[in-house]
Amino acid sequence: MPARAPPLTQDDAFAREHGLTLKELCERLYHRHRDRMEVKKPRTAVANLTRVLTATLRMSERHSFHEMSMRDLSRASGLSIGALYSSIRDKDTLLEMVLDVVSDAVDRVLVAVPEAVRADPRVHLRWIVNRHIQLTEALPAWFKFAYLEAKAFGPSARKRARQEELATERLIREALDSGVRQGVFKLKDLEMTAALIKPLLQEWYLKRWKYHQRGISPEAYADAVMNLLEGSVLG
Amino acid sequence: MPARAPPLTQDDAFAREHGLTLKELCERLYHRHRDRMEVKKPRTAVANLTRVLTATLRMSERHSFHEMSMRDLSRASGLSIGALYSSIRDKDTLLEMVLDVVSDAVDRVLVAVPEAVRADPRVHLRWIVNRHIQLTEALPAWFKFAYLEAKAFGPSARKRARQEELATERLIREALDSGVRQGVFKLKDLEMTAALIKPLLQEWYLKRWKYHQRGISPEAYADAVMNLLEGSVLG
DNA sequence: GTCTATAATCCGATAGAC
DNA sequence: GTCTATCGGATTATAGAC
Repeated sequence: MPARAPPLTQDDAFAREHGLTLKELCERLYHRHRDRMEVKKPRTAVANLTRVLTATLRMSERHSFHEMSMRDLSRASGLSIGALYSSIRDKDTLLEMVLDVVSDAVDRVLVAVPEAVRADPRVHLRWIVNRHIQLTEALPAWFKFAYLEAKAFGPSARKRARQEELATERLIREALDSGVRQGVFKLKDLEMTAALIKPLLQEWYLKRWKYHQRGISPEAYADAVMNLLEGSVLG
Repeated sequence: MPARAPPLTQDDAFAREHGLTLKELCERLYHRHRDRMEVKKPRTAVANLTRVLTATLRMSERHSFHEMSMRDLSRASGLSIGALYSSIRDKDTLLEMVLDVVSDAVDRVLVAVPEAVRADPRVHLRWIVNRHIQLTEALPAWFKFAYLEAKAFGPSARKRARQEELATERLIREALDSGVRQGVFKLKDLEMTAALIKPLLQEWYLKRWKYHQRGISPEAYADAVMNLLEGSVLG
């Protein structure tokens, strides 16, 4: 029984709330890269971009970015080679676009912490865990792509990926830190604890097949992570 | 200041104890694949294999397997194209060889649990964590390669990688299970806890740069993982 | 804007001299 | 066993017709 392939972008309430529907992602990509694209009419540019990126992510589930050729991409997207090159500048720009989507999504969902949330460290930590899992549940293929292809990026893109990794870790550390200062959390090593929480969140999109196979929902996964943390983090 | 590149294989006490030195790994590869190799003299076959695999892993740190050409590999290994093809059958066989080393290493280090260790669940869990980290510290590039390239494997190799993931998870689950049965561990969800421990162990070789940068030793990392687990696992 | 045809290059793998 | 030369095919990207 062939398992249904997971959707590349979940057009659910969370995605709509944060401007993460496939349409909105591609519209923002168009505005960012339009001066480098030959196709000028916004409607068709966005439509083509959507088809190309969908095909890219679909193929990236089984093949590395460098393994898939522009011919493959042309066939999978339904655009001719010519139209393909008019819609994205070249293969490197296509790679850059996927990374743009990921950074943009992190900015929108994780960076601005509401004051009411920040006030209570337990709520803050739970908020980060929930949001991270919801975010990567909304865009699983994009995050997995960015993670697995990172080593093949150019020097600047690789540096950018590392800094984003550290930035997310810092968000976690801030929540832990305020918990320790308020006497709610008890931790032996703040930095290490923050570092170890990160892979627990990344696991959700990196081993999607495992949790999908076991029928674990995003909510159940978030609960399990919090459960693991509560024992060692809460005083 | 350019960071010193991490060694591909650490020829330390642990590696020697378990037959994981680069020389021994390549000798076993030769015995497994010699009927498919044109070079017949063991000495030169092993020597060439060593150069090819070293070059492969070195390049794999920055480029995907499909991105590196046989010409790159020829240049990096110092062997001509002809000698290269005489030492490994073809590019697919080279990929297979790296995976062979990883499975073989897991078998040697993680599978056979001493009875004295198995008797005490706390010792057992700590044993798994320590050994996994020591193992991947001895062969970081091999494990990272197997993890990051897995999606580009053929169907059979990909299936094999998944089964090995689940097998390691099962080893963890067994330790947790006996702890629960003996009343030493208290867990809400055995399967989920085992699943969440895995990424904590994989983190060590996947984000090596981060912990190296911070001067975290394998022992310190293992302590931090155990510290995180003790709060939520121990009753 | 989209298409087909093609330029220029590089790929994995083999053949055959030494 | 190792080398160089080379095969047939695939690659990225562009040119120019429609």
